[in-house]
Amino acid sequence: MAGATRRRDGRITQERMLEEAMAAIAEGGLATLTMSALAERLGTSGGHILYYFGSKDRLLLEAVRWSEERLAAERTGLLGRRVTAHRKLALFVELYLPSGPRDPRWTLWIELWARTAASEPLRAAQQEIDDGWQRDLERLLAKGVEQGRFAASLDVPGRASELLALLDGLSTRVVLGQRGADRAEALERARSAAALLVPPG
Amino acid sequence: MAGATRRRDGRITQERMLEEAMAAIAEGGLATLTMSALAERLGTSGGHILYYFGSKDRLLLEAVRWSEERLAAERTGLLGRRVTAHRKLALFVELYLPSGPRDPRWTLWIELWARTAASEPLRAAQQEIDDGWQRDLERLLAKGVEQGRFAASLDVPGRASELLALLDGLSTRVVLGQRGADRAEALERARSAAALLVPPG
Amino acid sequence: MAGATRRRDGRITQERMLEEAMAAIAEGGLATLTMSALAERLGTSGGHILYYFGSKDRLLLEAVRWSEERLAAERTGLLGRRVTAHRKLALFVELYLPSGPRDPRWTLWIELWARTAASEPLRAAQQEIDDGWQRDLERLLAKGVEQGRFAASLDVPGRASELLALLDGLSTRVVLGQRGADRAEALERARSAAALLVPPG
Amino acid sequence: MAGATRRRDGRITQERMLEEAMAAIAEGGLATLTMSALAERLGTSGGHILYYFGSKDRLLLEAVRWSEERLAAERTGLLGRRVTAHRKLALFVELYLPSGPRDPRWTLWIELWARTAASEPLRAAQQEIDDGWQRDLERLLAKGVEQGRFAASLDVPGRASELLALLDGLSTRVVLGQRGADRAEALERARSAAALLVPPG
DNA sequence: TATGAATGAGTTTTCATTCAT
DNA sequence: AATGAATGAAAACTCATTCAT
Repeated sequence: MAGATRRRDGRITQERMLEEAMAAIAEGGLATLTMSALAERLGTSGGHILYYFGSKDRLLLEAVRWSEERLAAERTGLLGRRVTAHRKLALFVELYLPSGPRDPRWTLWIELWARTAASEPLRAAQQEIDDGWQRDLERLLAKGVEQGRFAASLDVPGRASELLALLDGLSTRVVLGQRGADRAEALERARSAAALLVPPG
Repeated sequence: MAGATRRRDGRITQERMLEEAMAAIAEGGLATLTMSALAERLGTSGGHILYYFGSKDRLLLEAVRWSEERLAAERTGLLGRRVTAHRKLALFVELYLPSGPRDPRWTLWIELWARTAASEPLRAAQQEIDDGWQRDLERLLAKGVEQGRFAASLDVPGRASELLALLDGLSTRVVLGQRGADRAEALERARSAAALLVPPG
Repeated sequence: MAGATRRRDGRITQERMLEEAMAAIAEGGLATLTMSALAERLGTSGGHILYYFGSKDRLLLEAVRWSEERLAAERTGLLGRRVTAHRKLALFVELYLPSGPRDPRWTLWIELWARTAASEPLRAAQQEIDDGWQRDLERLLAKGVEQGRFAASLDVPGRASELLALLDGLSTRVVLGQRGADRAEALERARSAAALLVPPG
Repeated sequence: MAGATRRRDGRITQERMLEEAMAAIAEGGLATLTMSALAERLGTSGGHILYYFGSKDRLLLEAVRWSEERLAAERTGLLGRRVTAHRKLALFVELYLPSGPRDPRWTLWIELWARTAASEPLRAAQQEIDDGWQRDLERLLAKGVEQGRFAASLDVPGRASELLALLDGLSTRVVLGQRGADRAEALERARSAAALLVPPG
């Protein structure tokens, strides 16, 4: 099927590189993701990947960006849907949590946290992405309050921040494959905590 | 003089190694912690450190263990104190959260999460340490329920798990130095969430 | 616009390439002259330059040749001028010495000397160019002897060779920007040495 | 004979590295001198050479320094000898000129000239070495004047500078193996020019 | 115990060159 | 004539680890 994903247009190919990079990281972690290993998976040369991305760090940065862009689109779709605020919050949580151990997006995040101290662009990107989640969750909650679904006294930014921290913590557990921390359990914890943090109006 | 901190007994010296390793990681992250850099800080040779620990991975593992052992002792002390359950919970939270960006203990954890996938012993150690926190938090909550300080209907294991996930998420933010995520803010979030997750009886 | 300097005729374009290559070398040395950097300066592609020159080494070779051809023309003009032999010698020296540190022609020579061992064509070109200078300097001196301006006993080839070696040595200093070795000082040294090596008749 | 040159003391080994580096450069130029090629010649590993020198650039710098130090010692010995000023000047010239094409010392110099622009430490070292030659040649000439061997009117620094430039130019030719430029011819040119530049008193 | 010389595998990155279009 | 995507060889450098002393 190489023909299908290999166009004259470089963009398609770049996207394949990012996609494959994510997959490789999910399988073996960043430690085993060498340029040449990635090149081999793609059936191309290491030089070619650098030809597009300039450096491995840039490749990684683009990979998170690409992965989060797709998720942000889903999130936007979700916010626009005509469902109850409670249902929306549940969907938001489901979208945020990893699919399971080795979830690509989360595996990459955990690897990047360790590099964040050394890379300003990375930190900036992370901040921006986090801000997106926080902003949208605040909107979701605010709308729920408006509609009388959530308590009028709700401290929207505070609760949003707490919920996201909780989701981060749960996600870390799931993706690291800790005992008794599968997606189902994480969902259960997130839901029961959310019910208390965001009581109905 | 390094001579002043050396003892005939190897244990002490090993402890200095672990201590210095933690300090070095806090200063520059795992990436800059090379065996020879650590050796220089200690006024010894890289070979000597390996003589004790066998490998860098083992050194790291021992370093977390050592760091967490000390914390566990503090935790135990805390649990035995004669203060109200609410106060105890607050102290527990304060103990758990990082002191600020680059907090050694948390810096190390974040670096280790990225290596967890490749190292079974590491995962086991992590599990064990987490279990300790979970167990003690459950005890704390259970006692609070017993004393009528917390609601009788409290789902102790569930709430403990949620609280710890929340603390993990908040800690990550603080230690990575994300905007608007200092220790004070994290404490505020932890307290206000805890008040909701663990309502008074 | 690059378009303004383009002609249908490939030769012109090739000349621009050589000219730009010289300029780039003067600015940053051979080390920073990559095919793609040169291509960008020219508003064309790396592939296109190779299309004309076949290889980078050939391009460099052509660049010196082109640069020296222009100089040789100036030299010929100089030899034909109606000035005294002494004046002619002075002008010859002025033509030979670099304009200052990073003089393109000399920068390129110094870079090429290091490659001469590995490239027979390069050595041949160098020989040929040197021969041109030697031949013309010999003519200049011989004519001066004929005219009674220089001593009749003058060992023309020997003195010419020595003068050129001296000029090479002075040029190296100037182009490398060594302390106390600017063009003015080099001219002074060349003149005072020439007065002794080529005494008046 | 590995036993003879391989001591516990690192210095000996480092010296062998420098010596072998010079030899390798003389044989194939800097371009073919890779760390691993040098390592193989030495029967050691590339890592080990870097273990001592830190970087290839430092290795090169040390190599010139080492080579010039030995020459400087010879030069000092020469200056102290009880021979006529004319003889001393001749010996100085013989010491300065390359032994023939590919003379290690001069091959290295030519390669380094091309790198001088990019490396301040290199330029500084070069300046210092040049100053040593200039200084000692000035002393030699001054003493000759004192002893009435050279003309009393001699512009010592000027002539020294010119002689060294001449020797540099001649050396370049010899080491690049240009036609008709062997050591004998270079010596002949140097002598005949010196006789004119430094006339007897 | 302690040293530090020695190893060597492993990684990113650069760049001239090729070639299909 | 012109492009620029793709190649792949090469090279410096790092660092945990070993081991003779």
